[in-house]
Amino acid sequence: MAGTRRFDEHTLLDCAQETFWVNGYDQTSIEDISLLSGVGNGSIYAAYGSKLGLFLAVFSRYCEGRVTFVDGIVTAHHGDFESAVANYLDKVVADCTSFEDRRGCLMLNSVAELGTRFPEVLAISSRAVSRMEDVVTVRVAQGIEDGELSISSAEIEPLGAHIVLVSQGLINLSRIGTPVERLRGIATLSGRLSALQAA
Amino acid sequence: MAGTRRFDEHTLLDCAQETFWVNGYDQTSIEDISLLSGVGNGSIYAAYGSKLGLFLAVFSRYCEGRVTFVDGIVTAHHGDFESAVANYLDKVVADCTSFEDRRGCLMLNSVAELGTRFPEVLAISSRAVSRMEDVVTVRVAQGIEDGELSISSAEIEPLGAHIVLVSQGLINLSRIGTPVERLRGIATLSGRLSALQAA
DNA sequence: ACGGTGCTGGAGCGCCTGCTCCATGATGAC
DNA sequence: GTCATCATGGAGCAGGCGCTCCAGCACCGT
Repeated sequence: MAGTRRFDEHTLLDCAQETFWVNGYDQTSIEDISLLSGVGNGSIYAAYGSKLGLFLAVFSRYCEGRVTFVDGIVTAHHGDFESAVANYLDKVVADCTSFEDRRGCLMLNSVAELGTRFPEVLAISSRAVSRMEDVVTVRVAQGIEDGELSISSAEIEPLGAHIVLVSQGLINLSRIGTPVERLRGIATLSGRLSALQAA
Repeated sequence: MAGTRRFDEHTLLDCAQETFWVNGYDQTSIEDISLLSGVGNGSIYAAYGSKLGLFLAVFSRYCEGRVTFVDGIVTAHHGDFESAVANYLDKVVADCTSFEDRRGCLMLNSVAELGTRFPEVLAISSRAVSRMEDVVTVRVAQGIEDGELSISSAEIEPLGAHIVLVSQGLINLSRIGTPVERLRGIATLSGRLSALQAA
C-alpha cells in the first residue's frame, strides 16, 4: 500500500501528553503539539479527527499506564499486608513528587478540567480507577486469607477503594506543593491506619 | 461621593462562581458572566481588572466558605471522636453528591486546571487546606485529651491531615460519578479506620 | 437645581486557535 | 521505470474571547 504513515505515533503521543499534562487541555493548542513533535497539523487531524480525538488517545494510554503502574507495585511486592500498603503509598508519593513542577496526575487533572464537558473522560477515568481498586482489593482479600487482617467480607471492597482513594488524596496534596517529608509522614500514618494497625 | 457602585457585587460573584464551577476557567467567558449577572463587562473590568482578578475574588471567597463549612461541621458536633469523624465524612459526601452534575469542589477543580499557570491559586488553596487541617487537628488533640484514642503526639497533625485528605478523596470519587451508596460505604470504613477502630 | 464625578455597558479591536484545503512528493504495486 | 495513491504540513479561514474605549447617565454634594 502506498502512502504509509511516516510520523512516529509514539513520539507524537509523548509530546502531546507532556503538553496536555503541563498546560492542561484548553491551554494546549494543536500548533504547540505540532511544533514540539514535528508532526504537521494536517497529519494529526487525519489520524485523530479532532483535538479531542487526539486527547482521548493520549488520555486512554495514560490511564492504562497508571493501572499498570499500580498493578506493578502491588504484584511485585512480597511482604505482609501492612508493608504492602506502606510500599504502595511510598511509591505513589515518590512518583508524584519526582516532577519538580508538581503537575499531579493527568487523570485527576483532566477529570477536574473536562469531566463536565466530555463524558468520555469520566468513563475512561472511572474504568481506570475501578481497575486500580480491583488490583488492591485482590491484595486485601489475600491478606485476609493469610490471616493478616480481620474485617468482614463486606468490607474487603471498600478497603480496597479506601486505599486507592488515599493515594489519590496524596497526589492532590502534592499538587498544591506540600513538602515531600510531610507527604511521607501522612502516607506512613495513612498506611498504618489502612492496615488496621493502631498507630 | 458621586458615581457609587450600582451593580450588586454579591450577585455578580454568585453568577461568576456558578459559571466557573460548572464550566471551568477557560471555558467561561466574561460575556457569559456578564449576560448571566446583568453586569456589563466594562464594570467587571473596572472592579476586578482582569478575568483572573475576578476569578481570584470568586475563588478566595469560595475557599473561605469551605473552611467555614468544615469548621461548622466539626464545631457543631457533640459526640465521641469516632462519631465526629463519621459525621464529618457523611456531611462531605452529602454535600458533594447534592449537585446532580457531580461538579466536585471548585477548589480541587481549580488547582488541577490552574495550579501550573497561576501560583496564586495554589497559594490560596494550600492556605485553605491548612486551615481545614488545623480545625480537624484540634479535634484530634481533644480526642486524645479525652482518652478516646491513643497515638503519639507526633502523629496528631498527620492524622488531622489524613482525615482532610480522605474527605478530598471522597469528593474526587464523587466527581467521576461513583454512586452515593458506594461513597457512603467507603466513607463509613474510612471513618472507622481514621478513628483507629478495627472494622 | 445644578454641576461634576465616575460608574456603566455596548461596540469594536486584535489575537489566538480549531479546523480545512491543497500542492507536494514519498511510496509501493506492477 | 512508471504511475496511482495517500500521508504530509504550511497557508488560510472563521469564530470566539480578553480587553479597551467612550458616550451617556445616575448619583451626590453644594
